[in-house]
Amino acid sequence: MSAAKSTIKDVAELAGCGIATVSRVLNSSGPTSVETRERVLAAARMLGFQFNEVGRSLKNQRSKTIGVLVPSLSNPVFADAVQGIQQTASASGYNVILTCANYDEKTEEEAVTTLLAKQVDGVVLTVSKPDNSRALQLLDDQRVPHCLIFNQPIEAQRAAVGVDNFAAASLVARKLVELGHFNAAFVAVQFAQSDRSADRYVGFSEYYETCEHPRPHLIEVDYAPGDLEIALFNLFEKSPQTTALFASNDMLALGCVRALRALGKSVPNDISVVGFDGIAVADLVSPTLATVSTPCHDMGSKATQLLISAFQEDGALPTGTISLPFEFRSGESLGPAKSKNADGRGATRPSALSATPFVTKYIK
Amino acid sequence: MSAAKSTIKDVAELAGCGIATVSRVLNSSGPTSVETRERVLAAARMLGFQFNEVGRSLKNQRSKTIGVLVPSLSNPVFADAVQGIQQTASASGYNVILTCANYDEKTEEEAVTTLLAKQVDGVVLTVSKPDNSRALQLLDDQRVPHCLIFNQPIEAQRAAVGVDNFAAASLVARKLVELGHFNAAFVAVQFAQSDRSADRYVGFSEYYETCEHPRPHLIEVDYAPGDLEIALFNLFEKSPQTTALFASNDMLALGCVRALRALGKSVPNDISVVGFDGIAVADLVSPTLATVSTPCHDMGSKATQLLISAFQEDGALPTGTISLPFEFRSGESLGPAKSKNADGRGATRPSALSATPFVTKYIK
DNA sequence: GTGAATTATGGAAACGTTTCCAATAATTCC
DNA sequence: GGAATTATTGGAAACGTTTCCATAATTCAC
Repeated sequence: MSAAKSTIKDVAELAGCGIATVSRVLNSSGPTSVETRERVLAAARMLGFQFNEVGRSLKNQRSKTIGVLVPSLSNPVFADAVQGIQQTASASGYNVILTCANYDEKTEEEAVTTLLAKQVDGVVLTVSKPDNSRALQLLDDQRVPHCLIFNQPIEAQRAAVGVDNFAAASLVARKLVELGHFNAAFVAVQFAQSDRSADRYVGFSEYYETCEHPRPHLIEVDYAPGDLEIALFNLFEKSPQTTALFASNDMLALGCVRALRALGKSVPNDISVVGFDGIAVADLVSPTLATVSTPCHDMGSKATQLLISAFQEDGALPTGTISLPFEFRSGESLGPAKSKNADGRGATRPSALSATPFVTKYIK
Repeated sequence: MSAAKSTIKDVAELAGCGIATVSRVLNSSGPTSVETRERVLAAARMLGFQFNEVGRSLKNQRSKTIGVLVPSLSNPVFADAVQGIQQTASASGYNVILTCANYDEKTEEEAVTTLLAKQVDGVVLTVSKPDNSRALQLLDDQRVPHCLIFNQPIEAQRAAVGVDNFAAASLVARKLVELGHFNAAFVAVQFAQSDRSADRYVGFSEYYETCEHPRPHLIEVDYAPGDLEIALFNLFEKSPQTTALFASNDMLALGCVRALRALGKSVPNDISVVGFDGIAVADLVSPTLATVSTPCHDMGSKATQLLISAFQEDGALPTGTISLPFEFRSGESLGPAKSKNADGRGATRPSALSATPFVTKYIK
């Protein structure tokens, strides 16, 4: 039936009417006699007519497209969120243009620029530095509705949906302390690149301080293979009383479990490990990984809903962060602290600790 | 500096020239005096002018946009491929519209329809049934260049890039047999949904048959939790001599390792497990997972390159499948078969085997 | 049967571009 | 100095749509 692309003009010609009429029929926007209506419909069907959305966008001044900017898709957390965005958008007749910035601010800015050039109706994004982002500035300037995900901007002017990283990390700390882990460490990759890691570290360490336990070490590692093992080895040299690790994400947590094994430590008998994010594999590996499961999919979904309802006239984006619920998921990587750790408690803080890079600047 | 969107017309006005001149300057398409050139450039900078790509697309009849259709982003394999597509596209000034079909043919068709409506210049996609796909038919009808990834269509007319699943599975079989695993099983999820699983099963079992070992069982499981354990339990009831499992993807392989533990079997001492895909976590878990690592990222990348070079005039898509190299990656989940299995070898095939759903229809 | 109200219809402008083409200005040549 | 050539330039059409507006056709009330 259909061959190449046909336009509204072709349909009009075949139906023997004007293009205005075709538009009215196909959009049900305006009066049409039932008779012409049928002729138009028949003609459209015969030609396999589909609207050219580019022409439509130009005229309507809205593209029915949502721009998405995430750091990467390798991290399942973002992949899930994007999936949520895509589904929700698609359910409302919107398409998604996907861009990735690889944690690079310059790239973020460029990506937003091209999204704007494509006339996206709104943007869902995660940026490196939500409180000082050229990309966000661009969106503001052009008055394009946008909603952050994962990020928790401090200036609460901006729409955002995420989880309360502070509270979640605090909960992890509580769970650990309840099990007798008074000496813990926080392990992060690219700590400087991620405002989320920072929030988690603060929530984690503040809980420990409140309980008057030693503040957890902050261990920052590269993705370089072997780096993690060395870092952990050093940790145990300096703080042999450490009984628990809290990793800033699940992949890293898995890496920790593996590195600990390599160092001759048993998980969870010698050391417990807790991750963050709640990716699917956490339940598939052995030991299963204790983690905080976060609703990544829903985050994307929710942000998209907000955006779309803001598109309806008189709709406005809520200002401020919406926090979605998280859930602590225990797992085999988490056990009670060994009794000897009771000794560790209250031990004078070793002087070597000062060599460990505490990030006081992030403390609220 | 910039406020709201400005158009080429605004620039022309400010620069005191016609819009045609502005277009020529900004696109370097046509002669301009150095003097007006500067005036235009200054005006554009002052207004923060950015092209409206919708207007451009309409006039140029190409959108600088590539459509992408994958089953899902939850599978890291597809996430990686999409990332490859996105990067490569972006490097050539193309954007990516992402759609997901959740393995549903109807959704695939709809997705392609909307991609076509958006006037994408080309499509990179993975479909459920590449040899009988309404979605692909649509692309053919409209003469939109497209390239399959992961799929290996039988009718070799279509551009596609993937790995040779048959050969890869055959290699796995060889490795297993070399280690003395003469009785193996193939475990798949959604076997019917994935042409890739089928190819792998065939490659796997043909190798065994060639060596005159018993044909591996085919075990098809749901995602339902517990299902895997039951299926494996049944397998060992029927075929206690089984010493190796080949899972159709890594996530499933991890699930197998876990289920085997639950059944009291040790990996790899009692049973070896090999996965497929080579996802990142395979190296992070313990035991590390033996797997076939496939270049998902490159697949996306390559497909996109093909597409983009086909866009240049006189460029045409290569017809047929391009196979990218894969690599067998050994891991701790794979060990030599226990000696008792030597007995298993050559044992008469138990009659109970007939109850196992061999998929003879897929045999080439 | 006439005027008024109602209904259906198509022409044309507009959205932001690119590009053909004609027109103007600048240069060269003899 | 005038004609021929060349270098710049802007008007206008076109891409595929939507929608305003005016027209034409129908219906209605009297």
